[in-house]
Amino acid sequence: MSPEQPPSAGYTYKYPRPMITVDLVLFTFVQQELRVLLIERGREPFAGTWALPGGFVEIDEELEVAAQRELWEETGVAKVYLEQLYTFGTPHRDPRGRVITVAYVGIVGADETHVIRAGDDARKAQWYNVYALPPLAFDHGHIIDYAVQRLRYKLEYTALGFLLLPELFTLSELQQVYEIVLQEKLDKRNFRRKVLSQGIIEKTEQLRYGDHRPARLYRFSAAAIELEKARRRFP
Amino acid sequence: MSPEQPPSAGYTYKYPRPMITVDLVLFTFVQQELRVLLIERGREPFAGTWALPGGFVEIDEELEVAAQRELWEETGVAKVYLEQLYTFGTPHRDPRGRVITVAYVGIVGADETHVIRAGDDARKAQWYNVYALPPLAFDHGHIIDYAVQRLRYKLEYTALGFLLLPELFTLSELQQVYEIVLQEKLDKRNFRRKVLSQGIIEKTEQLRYGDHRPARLYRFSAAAIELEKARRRFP
DNA sequence: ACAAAAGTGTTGCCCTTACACCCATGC
DNA sequence: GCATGGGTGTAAGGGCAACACTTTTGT
Repeated sequence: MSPEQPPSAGYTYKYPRPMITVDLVLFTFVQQELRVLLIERGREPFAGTWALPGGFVEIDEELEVAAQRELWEETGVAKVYLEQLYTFGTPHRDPRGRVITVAYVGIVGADETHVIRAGDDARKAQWYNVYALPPLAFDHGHIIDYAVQRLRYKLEYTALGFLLLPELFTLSELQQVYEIVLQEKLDKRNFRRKVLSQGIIEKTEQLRYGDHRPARLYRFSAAAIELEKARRRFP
Repeated sequence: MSPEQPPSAGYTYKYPRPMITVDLVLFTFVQQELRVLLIERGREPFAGTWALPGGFVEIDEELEVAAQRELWEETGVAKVYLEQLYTFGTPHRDPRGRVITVAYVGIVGADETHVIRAGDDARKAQWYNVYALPPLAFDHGHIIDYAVQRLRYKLEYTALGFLLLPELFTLSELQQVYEIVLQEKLDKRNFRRKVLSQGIIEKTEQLRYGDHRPARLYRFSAAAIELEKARRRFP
């Protein structure tokens, strides 16, 4: 139906075809902020503007593989847990022509966020506070809004908030994650009872020493986490 | 970046591009069965095999508009409430080459299901019991499984099950919808209390006469339904 | 009159919420 | 010793699940 010529001649099709990209909204939580990973574009269109990592899907490449590849090439982040978010395809969302993008959301633990580097056609890569974003290329602001909604939804119904934190964390830190993502204040005692009752995080023997009384550190049990992810709330 | 030639010459691009389709999973509930709308394909590949309605997205066409158009062309069903389901893009899911499909789910009231007709490259159009499907083209079986999960999820958390029924329905019919979609038996009294407490369906003065004691008919309040849809559970 | 589906309330339990004080450390 | 965040229990109320019998019609 659609013969594909050797690259020298280009590829000719009977009907026009859109281009397909993937874009990624990666979240983490550092210094009391919910942050999202952005790159500064090195090329037109929107050269010099901040944007989500992402790029064109190759012709024989699984969508999620394309997402992981772009993430690696542009930011040096590897092997993240991703979930498909939504496909945005409004005509003229991209000045280059018809570009349909499949957006993914991912969550990175705060202890893996230092590995970022800029690469490929990304001039810089940087984590930004979700509530203080720079002007963004394309409809990426809209995509991020949508991803934040999804993240909120996820945290409301699961105990997966710790995915945003480093391996060891205190319950107060975890509560902060929930308060900042959900944008509401939570009761300390109820919060603790609830997350502990889920049985997905466990006490360690370690304490964190800081300005005041030391806080007990917790970690999550890898087994429980897989279970929890498995019964995803929005299949 | 990608000049588009006049149709006579075809369209030539520097890099190969996938094709983009939309596919639709339309549900309804008739004769105690959860049914999905299928067409029999009129062309290769899979000519003569049952498949979801759907087809290629035009170059300047909004995705959801493409979905509504294909639905209309192939089955005569118009203006249905649709929700984007998921984008399936595994290479070789379509023998014609790389085809990425954006799947939509929709729900049709049982009183609108008679309007279907076959059209375009669909030889027939027919409603099939979801739990007794014929062999399906492409990965459409998989897409339907996914859509059923989503429907289940939706009914678990909302009172929107009546969208599958005709305008007037009895509470027993509504309960059947839930029992058959969720595949579990429900308690009559608890079920009634719950759906009535949601305030989204209302009593009418009419009764349905049948083999036994007549049953009161209910309808949904259009206002409430919009509210309920608005706070979609999986944004 | 009988078969079959429609319709109707109450109770116990659990989960959620609201709420206030002592504890351990750094300075 | 005091300021600061860490840590803990209890009581009341609301929502959910379990449960059985009466009513109304057709035949």
